[in-house]
Amino acid sequence: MDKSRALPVFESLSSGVRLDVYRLLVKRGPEGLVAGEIGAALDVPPTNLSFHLKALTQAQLLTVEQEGRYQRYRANIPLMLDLIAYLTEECCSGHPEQCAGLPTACSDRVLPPISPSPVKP
Amino acid sequence: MDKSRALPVFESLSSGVRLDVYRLLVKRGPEGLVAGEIGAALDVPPTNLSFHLKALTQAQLLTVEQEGRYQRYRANIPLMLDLIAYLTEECCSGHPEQCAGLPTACSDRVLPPISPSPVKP
DNA sequence: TCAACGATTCAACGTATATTGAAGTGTTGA
DNA sequence: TCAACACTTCAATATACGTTGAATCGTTGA
Repeated sequence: MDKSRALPVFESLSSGVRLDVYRLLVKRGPEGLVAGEIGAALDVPPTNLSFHLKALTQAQLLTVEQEGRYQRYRANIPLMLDLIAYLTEECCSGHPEQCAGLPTACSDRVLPPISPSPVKP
Repeated sequence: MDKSRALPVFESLSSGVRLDVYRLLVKRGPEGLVAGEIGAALDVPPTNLSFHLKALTQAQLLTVEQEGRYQRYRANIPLMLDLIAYLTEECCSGHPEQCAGLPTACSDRVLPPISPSPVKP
């Protein structure tokens, strides 16, 4: 995870529609949803939804798979976990004991090692 | 954590400058930095930096404390952890065993309970 | 008291983003 | 074969965001 990978993720989730889409797909899990189902669930017109789905997919927050005339989307959950690790990896310059002064931070919330996310070529 | 609280966080971190500022302050830990130090470290002019600091603070990603004529900024790390919990809390509709199909997701990455972040009145 | 300083606010500009309807691409099933 | 369907791409518009210099506010120290 680096800045050029993290920025598009935040840009993607800074839209209300896209945040709704991502959270909906997180709930669905491996099953995912096809575009039409997403649009129906969130009441977003097809043109606009396609715009946002493209943004999410380019940020690698979603994966797409063609199923006949449908497009099935799934959430890339590991990317999200990579992201939070990226943001806290150098917390307190590697001295998390300093976080005692903070409410509850990196010191008692150490994330386990991250496995790499799938990357589309 | 709800949508109206999460959206400003993502909006804030969708700017390269603001992402740099936040990560810099995460590294500094409880010590934080005053505005001038941040500007010098990241080579951002005062006017522009103030604009971004305001956005980050309004999203509650930073806290500010006045020190004489200086303004000391600190990262609100717990908010970030609340956020990732918000995004994954309903992962696979509460059936994380379904995540077996995904690379590595909520099933083996359950976050511990979150303590509430400090909220400015 | 008041000039120097740190930081923010204001006004203005250029650019990027969100949304929509019309048109296009690929797939299905009769 | 071809019309219906699911979805995307394109073009156009309205809006929001990022950056900058000038002006302003509050604090300090002589």
